[in-house]
Amino acid sequence: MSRSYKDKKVITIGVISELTGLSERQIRYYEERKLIFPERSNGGTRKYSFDDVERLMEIANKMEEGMQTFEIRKQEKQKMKKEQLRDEMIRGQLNAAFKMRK
Amino acid sequence: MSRSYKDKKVITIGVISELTGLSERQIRYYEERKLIFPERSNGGTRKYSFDDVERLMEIANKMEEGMQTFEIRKQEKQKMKKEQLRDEMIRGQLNAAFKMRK
DNA sequence: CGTGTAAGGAATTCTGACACG
DNA sequence: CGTGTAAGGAATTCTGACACG
Repeated sequence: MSRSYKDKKVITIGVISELTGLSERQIRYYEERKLIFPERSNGGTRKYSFDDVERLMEIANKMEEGMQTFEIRKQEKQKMKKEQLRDEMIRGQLNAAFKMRK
Repeated sequence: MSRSYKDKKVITIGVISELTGLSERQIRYYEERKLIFPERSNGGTRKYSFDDVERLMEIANKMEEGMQTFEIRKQEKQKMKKEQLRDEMIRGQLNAAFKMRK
């Protein structure tokens, strides 16, 4: 419920550019490098979410620090893997606890 | 902080139309009747918030019930007045309580 | 590699008006 | 009153390419 807004892809690239301070060129390029994943309207115009705004801000910071796009992408992957592992562990422990009760 | 997204005017009329199911014509008309207040880009395109989406849904419901735009506007005004009064009362009581303590 | 830019075209939005009821 | 629609123009976005470094 509270995520419904942050995740909804409804914002146009011009507005995203204003919100993030990045050029449209940069934003499209980060998509090409698989750092960001906008949806498309029927006509083909890109649509972003507030979550994407936040992600772009992080990307911008890392770029300023001299990081390269592929490094950022790798870092993201690592983070996702860790989160997945953590979730699996939690699920596993819940499962074990559940079995013990019967 | 949690309002920062709902209030931000970033959505284009086409998307608003999709989200609400209303035609662009209807959305512009409700603005003309002072029921909704989008911002504008430099170029003049309207920009709406998620809050506006919710407001438009309510308007749509009332229209379906046969209510007229001026009635809806009047109702809104009443609601705002009530809320204002309530806030003033709370503030007044807080003030009174505060004075008593000194 | 990351970004700017000019180019041409397509999608999107805008306004004012006419129509219907 | 509330909404659809065709009309013409302007703002917005899109892609592929060249440039620089």
